[in-house]
Amino acid sequence: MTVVTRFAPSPTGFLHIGGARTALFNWLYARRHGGRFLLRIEDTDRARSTEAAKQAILDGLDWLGLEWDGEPVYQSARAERHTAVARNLLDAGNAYRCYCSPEELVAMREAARKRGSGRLYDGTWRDRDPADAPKDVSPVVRLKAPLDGVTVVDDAVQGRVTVRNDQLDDMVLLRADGTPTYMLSVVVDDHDMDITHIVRGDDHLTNAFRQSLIYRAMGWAVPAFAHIPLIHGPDGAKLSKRHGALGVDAYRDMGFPAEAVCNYLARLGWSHGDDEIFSMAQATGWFDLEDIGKSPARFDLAKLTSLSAHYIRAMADDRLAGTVEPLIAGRLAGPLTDTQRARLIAGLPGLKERAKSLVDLADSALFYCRPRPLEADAKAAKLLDDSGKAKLALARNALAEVEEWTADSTEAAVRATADAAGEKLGRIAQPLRAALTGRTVSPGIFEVLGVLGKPESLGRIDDILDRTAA
RNA sequence: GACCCCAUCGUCUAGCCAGGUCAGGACGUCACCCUUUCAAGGUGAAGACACGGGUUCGAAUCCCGUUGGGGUCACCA
Repeated sequence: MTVVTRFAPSPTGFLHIGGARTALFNWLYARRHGGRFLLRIEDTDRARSTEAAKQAILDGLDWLGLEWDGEPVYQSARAERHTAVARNLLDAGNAYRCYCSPEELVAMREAARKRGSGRLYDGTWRDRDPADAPKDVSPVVRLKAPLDGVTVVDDAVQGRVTVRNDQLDDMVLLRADGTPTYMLSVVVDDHDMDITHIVRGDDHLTNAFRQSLIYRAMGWAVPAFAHIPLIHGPDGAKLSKRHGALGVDAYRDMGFPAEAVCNYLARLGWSHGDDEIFSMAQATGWFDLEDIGKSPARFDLAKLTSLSAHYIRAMADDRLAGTVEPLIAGRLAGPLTDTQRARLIAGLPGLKERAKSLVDLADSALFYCRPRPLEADAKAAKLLDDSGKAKLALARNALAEVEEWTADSTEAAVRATADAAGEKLGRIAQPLRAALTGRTVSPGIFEVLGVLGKPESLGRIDDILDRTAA
């Protein structure tokens, strides 16, 4: 049997981080078994579905590298098939028309709650003579669900879950206007798409009971279920807008590499022993529904950040340059010149070692690309007081003598000067850093010197020294 | 309220199913080392089996209960 999984978002918002993980698990499972991973857009709520949201979801999946097989299925396009199934059920006596008014339903629900019953609809029209039907009311179609016994879902994550059938009432299949409900559509689509494994958030666990009732009524094979725990916010409550960034696009905008987000998400709720850092190719080789935890996990930005830093450090310079260049151009309000780009690439080894995110990286790389004279930030300016400038002058003299300009040769020159002057290297290096970068924090100062080159380096130093002279 | 699910360091988790480990790792935190700043790296530290009963020679592991958390209860998806 070929494994077929699906991700079925409704396009009412952006690709939520929890949805992204659900998609990832489905993708991983399908890839692990050489199966197919399908995408279905559940756009039957026309009022809330938007084209922009659909596109955002597709973009999000694309960014994460979760390629789906074939064309996306649009649930709204399949309404006729859904109603046909409902008619089937009706003809077979497995469903019936219900003429209750919304008011009656509300009263029923309240009464049921009051007596602590789980069955919210009392089955009024279940066995009532259709001849009693009021002429002016268009009915809904309800499933004739079993009254007693139990329904069992053997969930790959949650284990065997049993619910008494008296807790399950006769759900609506077709609304009064004849449109199918979600509960019907999902089942029909999953069946028609030959889905073998339904991996989704455990907020759907109770739906699984109702849905398996529809499968049975139709005589269809029930697919395997795997209900994965939801992701919670740092406060332990369901992840929501209150917790800040929601869509994967927000994490992309924060400068987290896609592989860091995938790695983090994969590790959230799923484990392969003590493995923490792994590629999706590795995860594909390891993934199993059995290894998904049963308890909800909290979203931890600190850990994502640490993964992000790891992947940035590991990234090849040319690829990294390509992703940060637009960010830098944005900050510079113009495209990079060849010189700026060359400095950026040369400076990347020292820069990426320190970056937590791509945004971070762009900010810290800025000084390489800024034209002279540099503006020093407050802390750097403080280092460039009279005493600092004296040290800077010392360094300038030493550097001016350097012929073969490299990180090593400039270091040798500055160290020699420091020794001769009886100064600790740091006393000279910090003013130098302030002059060269405009900041107190940067990659190794000799690396900076090497990247900048002699004329630019001396120029930046002179910008500071001359300013005082004047 | 009813039904369902869950419960190991602050967080993510390994270990649980097939009882016997100093309960392991990672992130974070702290200290030290390295050091031209900041990172990275290295070393080390603090830090958990929710509680109560069983079963057993022995329980994080099996059973029951309590407490706590979460989810679902629509002619939404």
